[in-house]
Amino acid sequence: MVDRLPPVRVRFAPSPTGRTHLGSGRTALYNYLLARQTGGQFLLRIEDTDQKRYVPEAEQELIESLNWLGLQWDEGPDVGGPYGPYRQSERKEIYLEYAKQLVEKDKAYYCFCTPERLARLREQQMHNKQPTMYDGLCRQLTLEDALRRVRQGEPHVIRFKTPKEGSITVRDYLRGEITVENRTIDDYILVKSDGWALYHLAAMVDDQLMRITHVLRSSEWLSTFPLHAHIIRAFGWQEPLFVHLSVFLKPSGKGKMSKRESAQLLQDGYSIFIKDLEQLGYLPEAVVNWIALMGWSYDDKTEFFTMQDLIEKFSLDHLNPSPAAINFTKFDHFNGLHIRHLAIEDLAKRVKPFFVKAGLKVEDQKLIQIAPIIQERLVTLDDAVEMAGFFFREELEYEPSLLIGKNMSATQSLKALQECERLLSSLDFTEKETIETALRSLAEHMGLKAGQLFGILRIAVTGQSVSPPLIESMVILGKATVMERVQIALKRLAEVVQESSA
RNA sequence: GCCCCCAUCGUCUAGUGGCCCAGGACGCGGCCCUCUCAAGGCCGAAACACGAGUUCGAACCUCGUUGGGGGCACCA
Repeated sequence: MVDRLPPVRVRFAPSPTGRTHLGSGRTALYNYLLARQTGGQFLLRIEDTDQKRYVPEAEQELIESLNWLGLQWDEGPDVGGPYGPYRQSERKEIYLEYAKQLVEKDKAYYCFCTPERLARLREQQMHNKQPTMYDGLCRQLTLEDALRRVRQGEPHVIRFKTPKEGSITVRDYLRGEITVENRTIDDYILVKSDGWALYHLAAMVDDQLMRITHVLRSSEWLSTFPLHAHIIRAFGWQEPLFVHLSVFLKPSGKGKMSKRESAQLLQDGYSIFIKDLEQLGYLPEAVVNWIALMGWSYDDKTEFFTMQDLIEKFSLDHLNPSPAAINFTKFDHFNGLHIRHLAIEDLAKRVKPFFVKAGLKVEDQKLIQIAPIIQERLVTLDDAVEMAGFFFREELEYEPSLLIGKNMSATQSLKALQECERLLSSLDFTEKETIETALRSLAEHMGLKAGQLFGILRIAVTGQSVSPPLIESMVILGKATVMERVQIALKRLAEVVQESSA
């Protein structure tokens, strides 16, 4: 058992600009776990201050993804809460207010430099191999002058007045103290000329106003962390605990996943987008288990975790700061593991949509019977169709020559199948043992290995060379269907024999 | 180029100075089980990036090197 923290207030604060991927899912998950473990609150905050990049579908997908994973938030744009609104686009005035406070405190200043001048400046600095930073031209302006120009309607932004001397030490929970020279920190823009705040200001203000105690966010924020600390301290606020989570790398471990690579991945039946995973036959339980373990571990052996396990066992202390390569093979393993842990009725229910999607008419009653014999054979839920589609197909399509048994001639095989037909027609199909015993002794009488006989029958009954256990399958299928299929197979095999002798 | 972070099997990781000639998992190879395929069981190959130091003792501490990653927008 881990040492419990007092109730935390944590948040997941995505910006709806693209698809929700595994990395976001993990950040949300860790926040969620911490909240549930400590009896605190998990908030969802939509960071949509950049209307140029806003993608309406993105927010919908985000919500669906989180819901699918089972991460419910206690406060958020849809459910409300005492510290709303939870959508930054509805908080524009709040940020502006706080930005002005910083100006009054001489911690920020108005800047009238045009984007063109800034671009030129940057270019020059790059050319001279200097760090690319604002040169502080407007920093010298008196507040009086600046205010006058603002009143005259001159386009302007508000920049943070980063100290030019000394250094700042910040503390990341995983990495300890990080000290940075102030002169390497830019005078970042806090408020754009259109009046919208940038992340650096908005997020700090919101975290403060929403009483956030722990910030678990992506480590891509690590480089601006010192700036964030400066902003918080400029206001004189208490800092939340910052935890910067490692990034996810592509399977090769060489950098982040690109758009192109994501598309390629889908060809192989994988995706880094949470919303795709359901259709690909993955369980949310498996996704949660898998991503939880990328950057966090419990001990030196336990790997199977349910959400409840994670809530109990998650701990900030076992987080790993180094980047992790995404390993889809391991994902498959976890999916199989969680499929095998499903109750039969549950498995049947989850597998059903995949049959339906394949255009098969399924009966729930039969699905319940099938579930146990396919359960340990599935990697993804959609494998069920390939494995057990024959239960629901009217007609089986297969290459007739497959009906020839291993190391047998077509004629021999035909003879064997004829014997099977005769035997089977005399049997009662309620007990699996009856059929199995009979078939095995038939094989023995004919001087065949059980595998040879079963192989022929397997094709006849399922149309597949790989199937769930044959006898069980036949019992579920029922005598009538089995006999019908054997007779069809008999006819097909007879043709093969004829052709080969002709 | 500048700033920051990271560094244990191919991959995810355990390890917080002696329990480690380094443990688990995936994957890989072999064997067992077996009506096919799986699942399961057993066995095996496989790592402390490198170099200095500190220490009686270093995967663990310090410094450097190298490698990798992230950031350098009126994006988040």
